[in-house]
Amino acid sequence: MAPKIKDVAKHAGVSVTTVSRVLNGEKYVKDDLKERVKRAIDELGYSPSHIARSLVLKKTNLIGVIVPDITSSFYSTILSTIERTASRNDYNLMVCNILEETDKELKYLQVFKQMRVDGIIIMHEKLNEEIRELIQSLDIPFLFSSVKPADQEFVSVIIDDYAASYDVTRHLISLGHTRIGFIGGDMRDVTSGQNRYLGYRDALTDCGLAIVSDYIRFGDYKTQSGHALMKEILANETPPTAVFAVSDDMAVGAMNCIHDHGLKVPDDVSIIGFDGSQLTEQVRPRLSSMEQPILEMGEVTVETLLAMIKGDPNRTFTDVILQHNLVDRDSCKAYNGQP
Amino acid sequence: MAPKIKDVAKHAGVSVTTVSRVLNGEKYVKDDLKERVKRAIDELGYSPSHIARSLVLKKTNLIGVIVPDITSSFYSTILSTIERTASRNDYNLMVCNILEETDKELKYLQVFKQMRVDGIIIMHEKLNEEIRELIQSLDIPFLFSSVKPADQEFVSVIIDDYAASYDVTRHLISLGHTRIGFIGGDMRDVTSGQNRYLGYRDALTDCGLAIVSDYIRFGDYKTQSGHALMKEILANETPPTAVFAVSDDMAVGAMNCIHDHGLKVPDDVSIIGFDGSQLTEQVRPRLSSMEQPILEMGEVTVETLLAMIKGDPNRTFTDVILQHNLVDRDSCKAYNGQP
DNA sequence: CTGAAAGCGCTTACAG
DNA sequence: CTGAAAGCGCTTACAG
Repeated sequence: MAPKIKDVAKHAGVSVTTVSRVLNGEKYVKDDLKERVKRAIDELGYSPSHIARSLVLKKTNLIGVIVPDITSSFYSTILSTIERTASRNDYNLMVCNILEETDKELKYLQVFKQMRVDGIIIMHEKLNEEIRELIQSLDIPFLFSSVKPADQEFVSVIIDDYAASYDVTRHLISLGHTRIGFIGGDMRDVTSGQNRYLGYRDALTDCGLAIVSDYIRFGDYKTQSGHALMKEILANETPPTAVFAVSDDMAVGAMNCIHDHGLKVPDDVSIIGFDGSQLTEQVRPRLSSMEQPILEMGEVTVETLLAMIKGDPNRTFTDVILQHNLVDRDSCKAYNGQP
Repeated sequence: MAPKIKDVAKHAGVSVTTVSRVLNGEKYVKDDLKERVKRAIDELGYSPSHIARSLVLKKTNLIGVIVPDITSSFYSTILSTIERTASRNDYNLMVCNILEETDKELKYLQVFKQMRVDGIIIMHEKLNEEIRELIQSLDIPFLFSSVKPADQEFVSVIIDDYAASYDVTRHLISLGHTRIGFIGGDMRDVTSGQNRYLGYRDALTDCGLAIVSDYIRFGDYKTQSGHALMKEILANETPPTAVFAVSDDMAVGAMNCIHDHGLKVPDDVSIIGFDGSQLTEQVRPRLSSMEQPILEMGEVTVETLLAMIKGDPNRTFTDVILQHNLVDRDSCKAYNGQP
């Protein structure tokens, strides 16, 4: 049996109160007592029960995280920085990998509630009514990271997806492309579905280019879907000379599809992705991408949540909008009138 | 304030004992009482405190996981299946992403101890004395997944890395290659460092091929290191015609390096990886790889750990060796005497 | 079948 | 500066 505070007290010849005091770094303990207690702790290999502590302190130092898919390069990276930042602040993560399973998300939300996590980070925006209500009834601080659901009341840490998407499209146009394809996300997603599509559409319109629905497809952000949708786009009589995919994974799928058709990126088709995940450097040609500041996003997410947890009453929490950044690598090329 | 069991009891006009009984699905509660309690729970939105429960039950349903790097394609995938299997068994994960930081690992191990996690999964094998002692003193069931440290006492869920590596090398030889390069792991790692190297070496020797140290480098399993080491290997007067990298990430780095040198995979150099991560299908040419049964490995890991936690006394736990499987894709080619 | 009471391992007023 | 005691929110013998 692991030793408990009582054992330490007995061993040191003091009260449990005193042991608790030195454990929590309180002053008002005479040095010699403090020493005796410390020695007892060492000798017994005592480690205080976080469970018992949580119960009385009503604070678990736990953060629940809901992420769509930890095998995605974007989410694994942001999760990594979230974990690092949390750990540095002595918080631990409990992560729920939903994989499109609403049931699982509901179950985890219940678990988060039972576990009495101190805060919740959500990284998707497909909230049905049930989840929306549950999360609001929880009485636990929560925020969204990298997405912003329709509700204005929820706080998010995000980039301006509309502007980022607009910028990508303008970039392609400035390279001379006029036939620009689009592999979008789920249009039920406001942030990564609708906003990114609207940015694309408005940039085309603002430049006097037509919206060609045959050049436009919507996927699920994953590599496979990028591949499949690119195939459809390539089936056009006159396919686009550039394609913008709203996730790096889909962009890579699109690149692969082009390769599998015996065509070349960027010579035959330029490709640009979105996210700035490590995949961009792992493929050839290296993928140009609209980068989200992933590191910063993870840090700010945790810091904001911790501030919400501390509950500064004179602070009201609003969205944090981070800067996006287009990084041009080797998958985009100026259109020279060919082919 | 969230309602507590006492509130439910009052609301339903019964004792907390009775509430607890219906909560835990005990028989011996009259139907009408059961109904009243259930209604009270609903009306109050009551959710039992897992913290309080854990304290009395001495069971947290928490599993601590130590993983080298969650952004690696292999680890994120196995973590995903571990999470899934754990969740299905009503266990939750607390993951520590060490990123080579021994301090962080030590800190997390302390956290696991304080949290009173029910079990621990470790996915690396760089155990220094301190960590080795700590983990054994913890009195918490633990096992290793995908690696096996030197100590025979520790139980592991793994493949036979030596045999897998031997098979890869024989495969390359059977394709006609005689100059076979090797990008290994960390030789302090028994499983993924030493064993994989030995398999490579013995296969060459058994086939009467010499060990050429200029064809051999050791990296850190990551893409960048594969790229850098491949560069060194390519610097040979007569470079190898095939290279075996002991992780898919390094293999992709090697492929990229070859591409960046204006050479072609597999025409100029064949490349084969190790792990069978999703990266193999995300790159072009698609990467041939010695696949670990990642899904099964994750499941078996959790199942074995849960069995250890339940502590069946007539069961003694030993290593579980899973089957490896060479999957040939497009990055390997028979050597035809050229160039 | 039901409930009063002790106990899980801590922290923290409160009193000294 | 130090300690006895109550309390955090549950479960479970024990008695009825």
